[in-house]
Amino acid sequence: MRLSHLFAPTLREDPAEAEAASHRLLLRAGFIRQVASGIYVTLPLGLRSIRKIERIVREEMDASGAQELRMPILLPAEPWKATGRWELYGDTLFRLTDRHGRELLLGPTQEEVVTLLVAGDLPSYRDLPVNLYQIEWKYRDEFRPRFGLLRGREFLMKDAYTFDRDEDGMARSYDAMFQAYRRIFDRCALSYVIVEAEPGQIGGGVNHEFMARADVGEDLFAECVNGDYLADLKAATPQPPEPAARDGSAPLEKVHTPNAATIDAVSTLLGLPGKRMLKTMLYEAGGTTVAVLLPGDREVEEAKLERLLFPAPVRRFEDGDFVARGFVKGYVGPQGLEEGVTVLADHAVRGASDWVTGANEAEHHVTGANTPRDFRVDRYEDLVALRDGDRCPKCGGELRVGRSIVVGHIYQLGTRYSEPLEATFIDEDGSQRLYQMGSHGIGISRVLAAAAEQFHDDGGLRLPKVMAPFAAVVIVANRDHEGVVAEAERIYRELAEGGVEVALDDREETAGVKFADADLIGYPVQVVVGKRGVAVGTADLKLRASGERSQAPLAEAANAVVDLLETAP
RNA sequence: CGGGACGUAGCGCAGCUUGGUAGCGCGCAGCGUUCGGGACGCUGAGGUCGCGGGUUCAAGUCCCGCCGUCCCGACCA
Repeated sequence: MRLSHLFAPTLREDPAEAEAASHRLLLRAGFIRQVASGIYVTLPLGLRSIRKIERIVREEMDASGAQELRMPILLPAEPWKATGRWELYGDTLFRLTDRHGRELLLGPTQEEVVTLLVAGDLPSYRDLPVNLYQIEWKYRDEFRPRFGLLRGREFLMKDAYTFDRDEDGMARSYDAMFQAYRRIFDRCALSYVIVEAEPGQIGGGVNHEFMARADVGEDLFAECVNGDYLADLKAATPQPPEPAARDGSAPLEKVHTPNAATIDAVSTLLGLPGKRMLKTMLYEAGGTTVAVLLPGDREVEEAKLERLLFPAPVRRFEDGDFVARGFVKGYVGPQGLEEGVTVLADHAVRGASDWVTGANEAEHHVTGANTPRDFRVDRYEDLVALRDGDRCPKCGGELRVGRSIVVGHIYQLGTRYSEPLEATFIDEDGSQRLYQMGSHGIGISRVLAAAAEQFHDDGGLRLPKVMAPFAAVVIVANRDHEGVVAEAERIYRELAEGGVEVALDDREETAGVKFADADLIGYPVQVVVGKRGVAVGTADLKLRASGERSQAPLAEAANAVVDLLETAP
């Protein structure tokens, strides 16, 4: 490809709206352009990278026995109503109405379509298992599109759907996808972790997230410094702290605590650390009141609480609830809670004693609160939000909180979709059975953004060669020098004929501009042909990732590029 | 949807406080000089100042409404 003919508009300055490195650099390097919030044009360079990622994904999907098909983006509403997702997806769904008043949507994923497809055309156990996938654009009206390709309203996703006779089969299909995903992300050279994620309200099955490490990532995970524990932050269970050495014999005493409705204020007033306070959080869950007890310096992980109380909807008390139920906000304690209130305490509360907590009376707290003498605990559960420095449940080592971007998610669905859609096959014994399904996604466009987050420096992008738009660039440093042009053209031709994806920078720009653009776009290998080198019969090579430079005889330059590419990340 | 900020040439910005008829850098076009890390000179093109309304002799500037974009918060690839 001759850059003089390529639509690759690079920007000298950072676009004002781009905050994240990937967003900024993909714009500057001429990979994408914004059309509207969360909607982008993929320019030729960006598309080349996307295609390369697609190729890796296709190879590994095909190798794992999956078959590619293509499903529509524009979908009828009815199946979505049948599975409940028409309502569940809420405002995230792009809905539209056709001229006859029929309701349609733009597909955010394709479970409904593929389930009905398989039910109609693969009615026998003999047809199973089957794994169908596609790579297609997805539409979600995100409440907040962010960071360029990291969270768009339109994004490219590989989505695969597995159909099995039984749960064992589903688990085998799941495992095949698990292994394929590892190979895919390994080949993409991403630094990533695999975590078992919250089952969530929909489906409730086994699922794993493949998370690329990134500082701008929105998904948090906990990782043991000794490397033996890894979990989604919302699902992570820390080892409870050692109980404080107190005998729980302190008497219950009421103390006056004016203007101390927060843990911090009480802590300051009484000169005691926050962890000596017993925090009582009140929730409304399906008509009953739930009190959650935990040390004052900790927060409730509401996702854990929701899972515990599922399917009851969980809502934290609002001001009106306190008044209606006779509680004094800021001075709530667990003493004397009525029978109807469920009292849950985090494991961290077990064993500790002599708590300071609310007196259930304005401007007053109590000291020396102990269970079961002064308050009851119905159940001890894991309810704290994990934080940096907590102890690993496996080895007691320190846990670190990391940030990441979810680039892949695999899911055992069971009959979540086959049941409401009445998708059945005839089993060997003649009985009708529901398909056991799995759903497996990879955010292709997000992989590019995640890679850009991981692979860049002050000069620009340095994507791994498997997804850089070109493997190498031949830079014509002196475009009006016949010998230079001839040598550059020859090296370019040799490389192209040798199967190397190579670009020739033959633009009417100064050498400095070409060097800067080459770094910005991040060709893994740069070859500079200039009059200085041509005079002594050499070309200069540079490895983008390390900045390492070398020379090669002009006649050997193409081979040298191929060799250097071998070593490029 | 709440909270914060922004919207002036393709990009980055100044001008707004104190209304007087729009400017800088980059980029773009032409000519010349340059030519190995974002060259220099001269000339030039390019703007309904986000949109609508209002105040005023006069609005980019003041007031009201709307739209758009970005950042921070409950979702997901």
